[in-house]
Amino acid sequence: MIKKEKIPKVTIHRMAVYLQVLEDLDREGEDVISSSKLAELCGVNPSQIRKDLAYFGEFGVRGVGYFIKDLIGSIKHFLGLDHVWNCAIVGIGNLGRAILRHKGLPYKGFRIVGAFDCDPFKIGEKVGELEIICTRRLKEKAKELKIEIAIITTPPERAQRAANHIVEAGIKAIVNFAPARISVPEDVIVDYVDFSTHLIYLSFNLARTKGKNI
Amino acid sequence: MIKKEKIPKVTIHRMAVYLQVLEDLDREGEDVISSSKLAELCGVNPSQIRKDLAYFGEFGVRGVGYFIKDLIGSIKHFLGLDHVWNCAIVGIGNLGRAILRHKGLPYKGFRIVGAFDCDPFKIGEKVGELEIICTRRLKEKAKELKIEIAIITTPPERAQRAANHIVEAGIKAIVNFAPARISVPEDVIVDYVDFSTHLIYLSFNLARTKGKNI
DNA sequence: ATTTTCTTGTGAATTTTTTCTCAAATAAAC
DNA sequence: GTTTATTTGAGAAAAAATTCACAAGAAAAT
Repeated sequence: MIKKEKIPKVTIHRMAVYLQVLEDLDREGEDVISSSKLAELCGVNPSQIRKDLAYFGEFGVRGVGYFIKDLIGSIKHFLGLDHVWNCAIVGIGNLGRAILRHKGLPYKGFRIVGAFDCDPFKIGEKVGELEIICTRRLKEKAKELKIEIAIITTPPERAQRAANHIVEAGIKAIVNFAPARISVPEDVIVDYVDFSTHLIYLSFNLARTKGKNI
Repeated sequence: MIKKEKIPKVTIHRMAVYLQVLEDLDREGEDVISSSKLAELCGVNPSQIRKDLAYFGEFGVRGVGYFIKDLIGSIKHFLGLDHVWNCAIVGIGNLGRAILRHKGLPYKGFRIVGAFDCDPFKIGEKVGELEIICTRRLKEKAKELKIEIAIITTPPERAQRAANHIVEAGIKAIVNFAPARISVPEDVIVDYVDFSTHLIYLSFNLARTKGKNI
């Protein structure tokens, strides 16, 4: 169904936004939407939406628009969200705990099945349903719990060590929240999330409009 | 110093990454670095780094490279990070608390000076140094505390209301962690952070390599 | 039935971003 | 002092992403 063509990363990120907005519309009882209305709600150009969708197939009806429920189903399918992904969190600090307690993720198809930390004082402690396990046991537990995605929430200086354990455990996908670059083999996908980066973007824009650094 | 030319958002995000890596190098005692070595550490192309820096001026020495301490100073300056930004968190749930307790932000120039929530049971509660204040008092408190950046960490259905309070308080920059689009006047900058989006990116790639949806 | 009004999907045009290439500048080696 | 090694900065070229423009299909109106 999906073309062999390389799909840009920004397209995937926008798909996630479209999905979010479509699910809201569905909850509000809407049935059909045009690319221009959806574009307005998402803050993008209508042909952007049509081009993005075209990477995956044809989902609309000319003169009508897109049937919301169908489109949600299609998008979920080609994003791999009609499957529950087992995730592990490595590094149980403030952020790790917040993600563990976050109720939205399981609904979206991401189930956190393991909580790992290397601090001996934390091992054995319960966080919600899960007991914190030593990071050294990640390899063994990854098989048992069928972990497919790892989330790094360690301090920056421990991110690389966490990544090494994850790679050794055969996990092929990482979201890294630690403010540090990590190096992993080519077949492991890493996506970085760093909120100071987003604050910096605002800082730059504020400084600029205030004329502080021109 | 900065050219009038529009600077791409991706450039700013990459600058934040360069800064992170440069600060690591500085801590390790390095003095000078070439664009190619820095590029390798950041996982980008060397001319990308030179082009990115060229938006802001000339910082290197031909045949030598970049003096790390100087470059850090320059980048911090033009990103507006030689200034402490006062931030407010709106929505004190798990994520809000994790950000409040996060030690890295003050060091990076972002000081959280206000914690707001609309839940009457939370108001008055202490989180670290701060007392949770009713979101309705944001306008009054924004002036008093000189709040310049607001961080939304409410549930999605309350994000727009939070944004309205923020806009009314005259704050011009928002980081929105809630998985919902918000609409604000043109002169207010919004940056979205949604980690389910990042998990979805991994989901797509994993599903693809596993051949689940082709 | 025919016309009008929508709205998609897609090739073409445009814009933006990235990468290549190389002259100019610097330092080290001889 | 001259040659050789580097490495930046920037113009040119290439690649990628976005937007435009319109034919084709569908429904509503006449």
